[in-house]
Amino acid sequence: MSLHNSTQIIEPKWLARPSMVVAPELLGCYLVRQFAADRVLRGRIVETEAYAPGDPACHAYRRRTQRNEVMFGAAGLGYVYLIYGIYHCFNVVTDEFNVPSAVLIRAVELAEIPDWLPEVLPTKIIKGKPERLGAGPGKLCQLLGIDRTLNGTNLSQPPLWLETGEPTRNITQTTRIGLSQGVDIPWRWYDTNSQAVSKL
DNA sequence: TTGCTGATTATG
DNA sequence: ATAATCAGCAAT
Repeated sequence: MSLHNSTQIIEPKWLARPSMVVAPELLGCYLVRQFAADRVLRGRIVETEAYAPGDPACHAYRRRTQRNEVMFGAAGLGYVYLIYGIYHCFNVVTDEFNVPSAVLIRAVELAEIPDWLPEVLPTKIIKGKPERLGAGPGKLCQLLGIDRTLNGTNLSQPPLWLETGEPTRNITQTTRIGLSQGVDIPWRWYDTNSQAVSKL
């Protein structure tokens, strides 16, 4: 356990605000994954994107479907989907019930790299610079063992939850990545000083 | 039922 | 630049 560890679990109520308000505030907070009783991985959130109603890039823009169902749920749920048939993306559901809204977590930096990491992850995933292990929405899901079995789970309890952290000093706001619709909406935020942020 | 596309990533 | 790989979605 860390000595200077005054973090608190983030309550759903704090997340029950518009995604473009929550997204920048989530920078510096922790996404925490528990693999076993004494095996917890803590990722500091360094890059986020907001998706909201009326936003053409939002999965729920057209209509409610089986995939986007949890985006309509209460704030504080996890929305996990498969992308390109290969990777998973992890979102925090935000705003009021029935308002399809979420924050995509695009990058985390591990607070600490435990020696048991190779025991819970394929070696394929542990290669490269340590600070870039969670650099990218697909990579962070691999790192934290997030897949669709965690879709719709409550993010204020194990095995996956959010904790408060130190506020991020330097934040850059710009446009989102990998989209064909809503490309001009500046709903991406990242820690200007982080080594794990997606390239422009 | 078919065909295309996508909130990605590693590799050539 | 491109393959890997599959679910959602629209059109057939």
